[in-house]
Order: sequence, then structure tokens, then C-alpha cells
Amino acid sequence: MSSSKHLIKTLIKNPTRIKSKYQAKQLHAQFIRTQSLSHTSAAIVISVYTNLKLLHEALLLFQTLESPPVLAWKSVIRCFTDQSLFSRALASFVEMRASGRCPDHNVFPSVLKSCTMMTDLRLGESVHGCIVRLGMDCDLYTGNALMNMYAKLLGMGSKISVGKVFDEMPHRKFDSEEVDDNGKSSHFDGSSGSYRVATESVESVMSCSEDLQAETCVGYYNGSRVNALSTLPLGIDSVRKVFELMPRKDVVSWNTIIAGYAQSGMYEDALRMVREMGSNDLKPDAFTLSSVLPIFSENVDVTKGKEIHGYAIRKGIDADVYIGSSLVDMYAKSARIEDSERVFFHLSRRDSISWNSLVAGYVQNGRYNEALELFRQMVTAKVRPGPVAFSSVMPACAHLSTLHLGKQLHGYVVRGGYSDNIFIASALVDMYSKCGNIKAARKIFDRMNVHDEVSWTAIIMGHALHGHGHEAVSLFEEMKRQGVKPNQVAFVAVLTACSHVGLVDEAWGYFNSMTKVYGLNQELEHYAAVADLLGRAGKLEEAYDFISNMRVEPTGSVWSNLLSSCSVHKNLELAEKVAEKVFTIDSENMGAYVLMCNMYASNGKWKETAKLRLRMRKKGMRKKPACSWIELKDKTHGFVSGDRSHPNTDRINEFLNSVMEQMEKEGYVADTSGVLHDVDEEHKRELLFGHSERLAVAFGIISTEAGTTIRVTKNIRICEDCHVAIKYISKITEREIIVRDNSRFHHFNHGSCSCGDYW
DNA sequence: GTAGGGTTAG
Repeated sequence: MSSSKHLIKTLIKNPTRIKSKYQAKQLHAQFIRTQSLSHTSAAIVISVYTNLKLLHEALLLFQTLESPPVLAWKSVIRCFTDQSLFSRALASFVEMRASGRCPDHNVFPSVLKSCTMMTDLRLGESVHGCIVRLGMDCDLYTGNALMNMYAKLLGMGSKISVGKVFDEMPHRKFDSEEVDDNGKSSHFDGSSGSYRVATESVESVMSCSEDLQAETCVGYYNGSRVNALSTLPLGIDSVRKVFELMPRKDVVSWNTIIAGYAQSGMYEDALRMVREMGSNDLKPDAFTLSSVLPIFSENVDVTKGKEIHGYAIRKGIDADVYIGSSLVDMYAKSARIEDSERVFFHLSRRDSISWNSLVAGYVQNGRYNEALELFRQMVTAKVRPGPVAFSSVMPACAHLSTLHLGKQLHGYVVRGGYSDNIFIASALVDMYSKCGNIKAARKIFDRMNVHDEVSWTAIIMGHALHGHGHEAVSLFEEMKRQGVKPNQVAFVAVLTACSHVGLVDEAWGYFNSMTKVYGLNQELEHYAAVADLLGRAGKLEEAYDFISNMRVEPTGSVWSNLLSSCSVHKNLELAEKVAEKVFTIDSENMGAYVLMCNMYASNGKWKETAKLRLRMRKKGMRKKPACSWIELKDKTHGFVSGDRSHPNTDRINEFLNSVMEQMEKEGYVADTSGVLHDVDEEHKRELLFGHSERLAVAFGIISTEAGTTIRVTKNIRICEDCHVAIKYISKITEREIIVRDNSRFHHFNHGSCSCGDYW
């Protein structure tokens, strides 16, 4: 006997030792040669093929079998599941049942995983029924897979009821009839509608799971997230029931139930289980930790998070990618972005999620440029950004108001086929509106299939920032009409909208409806918005009383907003009172010092101005210079007041001088009252014309083709005289000019501004 | 058979 024949003989005796495609084929050939390819031996060969993931070879042989044995079925089903061909796995399972074969415990984990991945709870429940009838719910792996299925599928807010399977459990028995069941006995039909699924054709199973998928999604979106949440305890209940009935539990069982609790927001239970796990002599591993860490991110508990980090280090699993990304996230959410960086750069391996955790972390900590830079590095490192990556970086573009980068990302989103993702679409709406293009924002919003409270809030805020207060308010009403419950952020948006157009009565109505209708507490932001509204509307005393009696401690910025309203409405007396409030709460508030200096100066009170300037200097404070910037052909051009450093400075001044002549012909008179230096009138005019927003607008006009929209951003509030001047410039040059200042957008067109001079 | 990252906020 040759050595190869001998080898084959041993392989037949122990097929699990086959490790290569060649050996598998030899085994297969040997059976054919010796004419011993029975159903049993074919099944062995199939299982060998599937163990090596040779699906094609396995199927070719499988198809020749008239009545495949259980081993053949379960090998194929497991292989389909391994290759993510879940619907084919389920179809095979249904066929197997119809053929009368009785599944053994090895097949259920794969089948349940496929049900989970196909989000087919109905089939999953019927499989559970089958498991119970066969008494296989005692199997460890099957039990684990069941828990996982219920945790995943009932966490999505599916409306299908649970409990049927559990109701049957007391009658559980191993039913010998069931073993030879051809799939059409009363056992299969009788107990519940879902059982019928298993007797129907493969096609109907397929379409059934698609229907269910659609239904689940509709439930998730239309039923709003509140409904989805209300079904969660049900889901975790099923998980717990399976867990408690399992006679033997291992780390995976504990990890699964812990993850279930953690994802259902039942943090106490999750942590309790971790402790209980320890008293059962099982040590938390990487899976446990990465399920538990997000709890401390959400509750911003660095101390606990660090304890977990320490434990991971002691166990030598701190470089695990899963734990790593959870740690990055936990530190970022605790405002310790440097620790996030440290963890990230110490990772031995980085996948798209670890990259994204840090990108998102940068954004959450206001490090927008770093976020964009890391995103670029990620792409360079050939890690393809997925939908989550796009929704994480997009806000960086929004906050930096960098339209060209935002548009570029939008391009990638479209090419990636992610346009319908609700997170991305909402981020795009926000990005376009923050970058000054409210029309593009609205277009994306209108094209969305479903709107949730976040997308509504983004578009409402967008219109609010662009001065379309009435539109924003009617969108808010439309949102409510469509059954989307506004949350606290939505109220911030609608109150901001009211504030920007002076809708005082409406704002009071919304403010009061928060507690009375929606059971939401008014928080600082809401008080601040109302205070701001009153101030802007010139109801300064009312605003002062309102802030003094707020149920939340006012911050310095609430007072300093009122201070700027005092400045706009030229009420020096109240301003002094308000300024003292600001200085007490926030003695470092430079804006307040500057505002008061300016108010004293514009009232000609140079002595007080000097006194205040001295106070500032003692504190080591320096005035933040006003600056404006404009983005042209991917390059940002920045200007400060009186800036002559730009290479095109002569052409800019030339343009401003020539346009000035025309402006004066049309009736423009420079209003120098806003110039707060103790200098003569002519000098004041010069200072005014050198304002950064004017320089940026001028540069934009001379650098672009006729008719191009000009978009300028300014770091502080636009100056009154520039506001008038830019209105004239828009008319004379026939340009749409959009200026974003620190609180809103001004759209200048045909000589008027979208803010209606109320800002 | 188990795990991590995302959108709106004066």
C-alpha cells in the first residue's frame, strides 16, 4: 500500500485532520474510486469541504444527493452563514425541515445567527419553538445564540410580540413524532402562525423575511425612537429568560446578557452581572469590557473608566481594537482628548472604528481641524470611511464653515451610496446651512424619506440662523403635526428662531409648552434664548427681571448677551448694572469689558473707557481682534481690521474707493458713531472703511466672476455701518453677499438684508 | 455563539 493510500485511510477515519483543498479533493476522489460514495460518506466529504470554506465544492456534491443526511444539511447551512449568505442558510434550513430531517444541536447556532442577520424574528421564534420541542435549549451554544437573537432583534423596536415560545416551555418534551415530522403535521401548523412559515416554499420564506425587514424599519422610523425604546425591556426580558433557563453558562453567555443590558440602557443590571460573573468564577474578558466601557462614556465617569482601563492592562488586553475604541471614546466624552490620543496611538492595530472613535472624539471636543486632519490620515492609511465616519466628520465642516470641504465630503457620501442614511443627511443639512447655503440644506431635507427630531431640528435651526424665523416656526409646527415630538434641542432651535425675528409672544408660548405639554424641563439654553429674545426686542428691563428670577443659575454669557442688547439699544445705565453681574460671575469675560469700553466711548465717556482699559490690562487681557475670512478656490483669505498685508490690498482699496463714490450718490452716509476711538471724524471714516468684513467682501468681488455669490465669515458681530454699506454694495455690484457673524447669517441682495435690520 | 465609533444645541 502506497503511503498516499495510507494517508487517505487515516483521513477517512479522522476527517477533521484534513487541512487543505488538495487533501479534501483526494478524499472525495478516493470515495469515488472505491465506489463507496454513499450518502453517509458524501456527507463527510461535504463537511470537510465546508470546514475549509469550500462552499462551491460542497454544493456541487450536495446537489447530487437525493435525501441529504443531517450532517450534509448542517454543514451547508453553517457554511452559508459563515459566508454571510444568510437567506440561503435559512432557505436550506426550511428545506431541511420540509425533507423531514431532524436538526441536531449543531445547526441551531448558525440558523439563529442567520435569523438575526436577516432581522427575521418571526422565523427566529419558530426556530426557538423547534429548539424547545427538541429539548435543545439545554445546549450551551444554542442558548447563547438565542439570547443574542432576542437582544438584537427586540432591541430594534420590532412590533412582533414575544412570549409565545416561552408559554410553551412548561410542556417541553422531546417529541419523537417531531423527529420524523415531514413538516406538515399538526405540530407545525397548530401552535402559532409563525410555524407555518417553515412548511412553505423557499421563496415565501425569502419574501416573508423581506416584508418583516421592511416592517421593522417602518416601525423604527415612523413609530419614532420613543416607541422603539418602549419595546426594549421586552427584548431584554426574553434574553434573561433564556439565560436563566440555561443549565450551563460560559463566558459567552454572560457576555451576551451583559451586552444586552448595556445596549438596553440597563446599566445597573449590566454592571451587576459583571460582578455576579466574577462570583461564578468567570473572569471578564475583552468582550465584557468593551460592552461595559460605553456605560462610563455615556455617564462620563472617568474614574470607573480608568479602573476598566487598568484591569485591561493587567489582563494584557488593553491593545485590543474593541477595547481601544471604547477607551478612546470614553476619554473623549470625558473631555480628556489627550488620553484618547494616547490610547489610539498605542494600538497595535487600527480598524475603521478605532480611527473613527478619535475623529468623533476630536469633533466632540471642538478640535475640528484635528478631526479633518485625522480623517485625511485615515483615508491615506487606506481605511475606507463608512457611513459613521461621514456623520462624524461632517460637523467639523459645519463648525469651521468650510463649504468646499463639506461639498467634497458630500461627493464621497453620494458615491458611497450613503445619501439616505438619516445621520448623514441630518449632518449634511446642518453643514450646508452652517456654511451659508440654506437652499442646499433645504433641498437635502426635502429629499429625505423620513424625518426624525434631529433632522427637523437641523433645518429649523438652519432657517433660524438665516433669519427665516417665520419659516422656522412653521416647520416646527409641521414637525409636531407629523407626530414627531420635539425634544429639548428642538425647543432651543425654535426659540432661537423667534429670537432672531422678534416673535415674543410665540416664544413665550413655546417656552411654557415645554413643561405643560411635553414634560420637558427648561434648561439654561431655553432661558438664555428667551432672555436673548427679550433683549433683542428692546425689552431690556423685562429681560433683566427674567434673568434675575431664572430657575437655573444664569451664566456669564446670558448676562453678556443682555449687555450687548443694552449696547444695541443704547441703554448705558442698565448696561453698567448688567456688566457688574458679568464681572462677578465671569471676571475673565473679555467681551463684556470690550462692550463696556465701546459703550463708554460712544457716549464720549473717555475717562471711564480708560479706567476700564486699565482694569483689563491689569488682568492681562487683550482685545480679541475682529477678523473676517473668505474661501476662494479652496483657499481661505483672512483679514483683520485695517489690514494692508494682503497681496491684493491696493486693488481692494481701489475697488472700495470707486464703489464708495457710487454709494454716496445713492445716499450712503458713513455712520461713525460705532467707531470707538478718540480720534477725529476723518480718521474715524478711514477706520470704518478698513473693517475686516468690508475688506473680505471687496476681495471676494474683485476675485470672482460677475454674479458669483460672496460668502464671508466674521468672528464677531457685524458692525452697523458695514451692514448698511454691504447692502449698498450688493445693489451696486448686483451680487448676493452672505455674511456669517458670530450669531447668524445676513443675506444681502438688491440692497436689503434678510435680517430685516433686526439682529 | 459574544464586543467598540455617528446627526441637531446662545
